Amino acid sequence: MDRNEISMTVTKRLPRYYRYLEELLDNGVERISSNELSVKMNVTASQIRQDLNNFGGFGQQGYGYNVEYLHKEIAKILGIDKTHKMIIVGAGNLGKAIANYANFEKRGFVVKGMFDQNPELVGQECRGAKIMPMEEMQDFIRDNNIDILALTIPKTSANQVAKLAVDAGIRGIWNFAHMDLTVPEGVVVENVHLSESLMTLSYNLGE
Amino acid sequence: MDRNEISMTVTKRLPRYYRYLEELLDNGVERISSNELSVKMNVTASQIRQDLNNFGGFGQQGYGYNVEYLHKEIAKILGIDKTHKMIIVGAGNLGKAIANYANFEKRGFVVKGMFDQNPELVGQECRGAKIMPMEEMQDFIRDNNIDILALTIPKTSANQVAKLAVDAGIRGIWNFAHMDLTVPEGVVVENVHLSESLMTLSYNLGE
DNA sequence: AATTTTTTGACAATTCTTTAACAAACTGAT
DNA sequence: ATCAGTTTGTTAAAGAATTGTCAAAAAATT
Repeated sequence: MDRNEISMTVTKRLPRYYRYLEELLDNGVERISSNELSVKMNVTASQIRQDLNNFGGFGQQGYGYNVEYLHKEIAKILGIDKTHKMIIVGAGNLGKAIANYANFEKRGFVVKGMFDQNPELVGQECRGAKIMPMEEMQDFIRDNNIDILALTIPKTSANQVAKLAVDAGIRGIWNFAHMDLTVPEGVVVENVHLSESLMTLSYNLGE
Repeated sequence: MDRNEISMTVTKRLPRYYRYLEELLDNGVERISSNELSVKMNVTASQIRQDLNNFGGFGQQGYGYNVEYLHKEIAKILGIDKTHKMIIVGAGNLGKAIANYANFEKRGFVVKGMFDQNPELVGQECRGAKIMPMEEMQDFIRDNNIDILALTIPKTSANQVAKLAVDAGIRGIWNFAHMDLTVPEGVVVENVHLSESLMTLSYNLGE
């Protein structure tokens, strides 16, 4: 099946499958049926089988799914079998939190550098990533073949920075700014809108 | 319409409406039609009208929607017209980032305290919120009528802390730990799984 | 005051998603 | 080797969500 025809509802679930498979792998579980997994994950077995079959037949009748194999295959589908080079723009607490989270590296996301307009932060280091002035961003992207921009700055300058980054070759933006970015066709934006998430929590707290 | 019958697909969109209305309000826009808004937000006008009508008829034929009124009504629906008291457990960079983000307060989310097991952090302050030792969490929740727990600690102890907090009276958990929490019926969990979000970005970067 | 234009709220039609069901294929025990 | 028991991949049915349409209502214009 063509990747473009696979719906977002399905693809959004893949990382969660990956997480559960990793846990099984860590616990030394060799095989698992869609039914067992469905109980653990609190979804229907049918959905699991349907989802996975969008990408190919990874299981075997009477046996189930081989955990290690499926884990590896989902990694390939997600593109985390390869290394992604990332920069973080905005070296505040949020930017630092991302830089310091070691597990991203395990998944192939390597922070190559950080940028901030605050001169006091420039020169500092965060888990091996130097904090540089904004003016150097574009050259750094070009010289180091950076794929992904993590954008952890206030919304006022987010679009402007995004534009510069895209012009320099960035293909994916992980956007923490509280706004929707405007980017050219072909550039991928993944939003993390924390305030919206918190409002959803508030809504669900109900009357 | 009964709030429980409104689907999550709809409720998840409310905060985004709220954000756009706020922007309009800031720009002094008095009224807006579903059609104009649909262009700005890149959704169909039909969806906007349908979504809003789940909660009541806020518009008027021939006029559209009054921005200020609708903004206020959505705030009520989201429950952000009232104050929510929050604590943050985990005073690392992520916890600090949340504590320092001033706009949450504007939406009625007030950070009353922070907790961490690291004795070096205890005693520090973050935008008026003291960092306290974990042992004091339960009493603090009870004494201060805390609604919401923001959980920014590693997954190893997340469930354990969540249980203690729920026992002390917490009703909503904003979960940043990279795992699914197990909580009793009636407790609301809103997940922010950053690593899954990053994997989604990676997937969408494609081949 | 009458007429045209705008725009909602509701409903119907369509599209998308999820769940159920089952034949075919494999495992594992005998 | 055979046979009972599992479990997948696939197809069909059911259920949700989204979009299109239009009468009715209000605003704006003449």
